[in-house]
Amino acid sequence: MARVSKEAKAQTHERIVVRASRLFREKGVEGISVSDIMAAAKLTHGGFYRHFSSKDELAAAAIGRAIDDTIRKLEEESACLGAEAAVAAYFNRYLSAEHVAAADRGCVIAALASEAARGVSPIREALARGAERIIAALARGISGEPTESRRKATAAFATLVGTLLLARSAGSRRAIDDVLAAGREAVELCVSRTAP
Amino acid sequence: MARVSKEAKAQTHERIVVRASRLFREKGVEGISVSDIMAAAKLTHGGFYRHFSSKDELAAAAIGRAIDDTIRKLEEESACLGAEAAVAAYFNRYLSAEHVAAADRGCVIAALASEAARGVSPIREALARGAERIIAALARGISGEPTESRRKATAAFATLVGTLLLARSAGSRRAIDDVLAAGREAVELCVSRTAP
DNA sequence: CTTTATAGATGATGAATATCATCTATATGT
DNA sequence: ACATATAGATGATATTCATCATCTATAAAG
Repeated sequence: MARVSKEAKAQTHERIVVRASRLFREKGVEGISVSDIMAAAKLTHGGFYRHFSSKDELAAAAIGRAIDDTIRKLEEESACLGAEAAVAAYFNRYLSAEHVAAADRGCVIAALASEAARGVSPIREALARGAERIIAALARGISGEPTESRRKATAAFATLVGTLLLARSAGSRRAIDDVLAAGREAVELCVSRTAP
Repeated sequence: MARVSKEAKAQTHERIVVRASRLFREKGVEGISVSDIMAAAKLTHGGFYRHFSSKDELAAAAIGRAIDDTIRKLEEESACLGAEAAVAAYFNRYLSAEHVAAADRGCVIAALASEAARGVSPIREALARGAERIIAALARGISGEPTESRRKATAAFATLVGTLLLARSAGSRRAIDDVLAAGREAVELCVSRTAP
């Protein structure tokens, strides 16, 4: 149990980030310990600081990774379905019952937003950059001149995040569906106004 | 330093809830300790369990209290300005730079949403009930037949929450203003469609 | 006035948990 | 092959925190 090859280290690093990315979304950054994350990556806690200088730094990396995944999927779909259809598919996935239930696989902004709204930290900055990137990616699939499509994308994304959070806190299946339905309508309005 | 009158106890209780309500919104439920809350209420930690059976129970009470304050203000304005104007004022206050900056005085749903989206707890339930109450109150100031105005209120509130969270995580003053502006437009759309 | 129940203070307790120190086996550079 | 730098394991350490036990002064009940 000791020194491993360069690729092995890279794989380990990757495994830690991927597991952390899921666990943070599921339990919150404060809701999961470094030990538990390392255990989930099949390691003991001691090696952690060979990979990251602090838990916050890992959190920032994990957030970045979750955002990367989101953007990649959006761009893949964009390449094969076209930008508008990709954005529509993103909206549908975002406001689905599955997304409400599977926070660990879902939007990291929604998962950590209120936790990260407080104070300055690598976490807040990583989330801000992430939101920025998602909005820019969405804007590419929304009609209007640049400033306008950007504003629409911002509004739509805010509506998505708020709707998801409201749905997650709702108690019954029925309440969840109502919130999601209202959110879907609102998002549609955000992007469709002043159509081409 | 010991047994106090009934009114004194009630005042103490009140003081704890009010301080907690602010501190939880500012730092998150996990971000502030029972001791610190009691200290803020000018008490030591020991007496806490004479008032609440757990930290979660206090959190639920504090959330309920924050919601009460919101609803009261909305209804007061409704009584003197009319329901529609009160809702408009609520929107403006919600999407103001002041609200972005003063989380401890602001919307408790936005402050605790992602923290509470996980698992079942008194906290999640209190937030769900709170959102329900705010949406119902807003609906009264939004046009349309009941089902429709309720749907509009739900969409508008989701948009408010998402916009505020995005604005709070944004870094620069400029970015905050952009997000708020986009949110204001979107909220307007949510409620104005199919006007009377 | 006497008794008793209790609000709040003081001070454990035990569980987490972030981070550091040290050890060791081995991959890498020579 | 040899030396050495290091990934990861083991095991502190020092905090922090929710909750409980106990004490005491006093409000309320009789």
